[in-house]
Amino acid sequence: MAVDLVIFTIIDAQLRVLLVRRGEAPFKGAWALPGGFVRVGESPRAQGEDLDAAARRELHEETGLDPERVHIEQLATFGKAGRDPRTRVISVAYFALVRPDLAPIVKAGGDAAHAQWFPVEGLGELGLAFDHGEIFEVALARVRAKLEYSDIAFDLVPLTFTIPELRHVHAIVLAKEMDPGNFRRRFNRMLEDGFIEQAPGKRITASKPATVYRFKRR
Amino acid sequence: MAVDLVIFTIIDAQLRVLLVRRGEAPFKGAWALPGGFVRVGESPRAQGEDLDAAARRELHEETGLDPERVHIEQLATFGKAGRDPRTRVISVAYFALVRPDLAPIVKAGGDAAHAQWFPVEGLGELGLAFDHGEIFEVALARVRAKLEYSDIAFDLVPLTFTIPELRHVHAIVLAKEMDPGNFRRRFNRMLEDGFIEQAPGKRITASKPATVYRFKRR
DNA sequence: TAAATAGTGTCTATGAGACATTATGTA
DNA sequence: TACATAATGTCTCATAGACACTATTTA
Repeated sequence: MAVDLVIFTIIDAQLRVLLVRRGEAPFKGAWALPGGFVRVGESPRAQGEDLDAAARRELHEETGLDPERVHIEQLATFGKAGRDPRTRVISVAYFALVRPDLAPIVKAGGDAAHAQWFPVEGLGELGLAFDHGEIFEVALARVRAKLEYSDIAFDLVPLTFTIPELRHVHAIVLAKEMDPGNFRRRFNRMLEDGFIEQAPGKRITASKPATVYRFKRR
Repeated sequence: MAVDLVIFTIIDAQLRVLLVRRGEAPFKGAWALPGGFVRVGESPRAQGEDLDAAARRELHEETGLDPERVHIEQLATFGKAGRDPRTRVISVAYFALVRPDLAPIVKAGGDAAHAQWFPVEGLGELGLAFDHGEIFEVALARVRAKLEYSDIAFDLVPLTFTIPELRHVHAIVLAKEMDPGNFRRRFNRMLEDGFIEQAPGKRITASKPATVYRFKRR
């Protein structure tokens, strides 16, 4: 019983996923999703950790990040026989979204040769260990779908942000440009609905400064 | 490692879920979702059955239905410590949709006292065993959500159906009346898109007969 | 002929997409 | 002043909701 994590962030205007290099067989030397086994206990009293807790623990172990500051969500469970050549392993996959201002901490803290942020483009040809390529594909599709109808874009942006910055997140994740005017219209509806509020100050850019906002509830 | 099934059908114009009465402790005498343990093997060669295969096997064992003729889909995995008081059990939940013309077979084949179709209304107050109440709630929410943007309505209707019949399925599942004209408009778009085709004959009713259709691809 | 229900048409509001235009800062 | 980009406005089209109306069958 394992958990695997598909951890996304945005670095250099690219959507990226954290991968770790395997140090042992099988798939020694290949890149894989971070993950590990769930701590389970057989006795009625000590049954071990919750699945969600295991996912948050792995997130912390691999990135050093505080799980409270990262969006983490169950994705699906992968349990084909033979997916791990050693023995039967059923893996509950989670996806996580790390705000880009927190991503550098990961690189500084971890072993750069061991863990690395890979752009999602071309990641399919990397030949991930186990069935991790498939898990990644499912995660990417889920994140893209949820971006359209949920709040998760705010988990890929610093605590304060401008409308153009949020629009870039959409463009990067969906790999498709968004119309500035139409995006602003949708954003203004969220503003009216009270999901967002204006933050003090202006974001200084190369030209006209932009209004700064922050996500309200949470 | 277990699988649990939330099996839906429509009987007497009500959305219903198949529950089984537990014959053993814990929760002896309580109603529970059908399910069972996944057959796992430790050896690299014989690792046991796939998760999806386990779900289909359980479906067949509990209902006698051919899994090929039933929509079945992974829902989520429930793994809180203590959810089974005996020992640690992690359960991968699936939901299934049984066409109403197949549902009577289930009742005829099984032990009526052991397995029963319960209307979803008031099922929360039934006090299901384990965390099955929670699993049911998640499944119901998922089915309702998918009804709006996917094909699953066709899995809750006989192979041929009329527009009013399909509309009733929506009304029953969502517990909300649909406007006949507006529903027909959406239906006609699917017809133009080639998802549906007309079937021979007419459905005889108490008044004007209705045109019969069938779902195309699969 | 009355009742019931299948099936059609219309009006309005909302949101998406495409795109033109204005406003306001920096270099 | 030139340039970049934030911010606003407009036109069109697709769809949803509400609802009035017509068509066709049975009792």
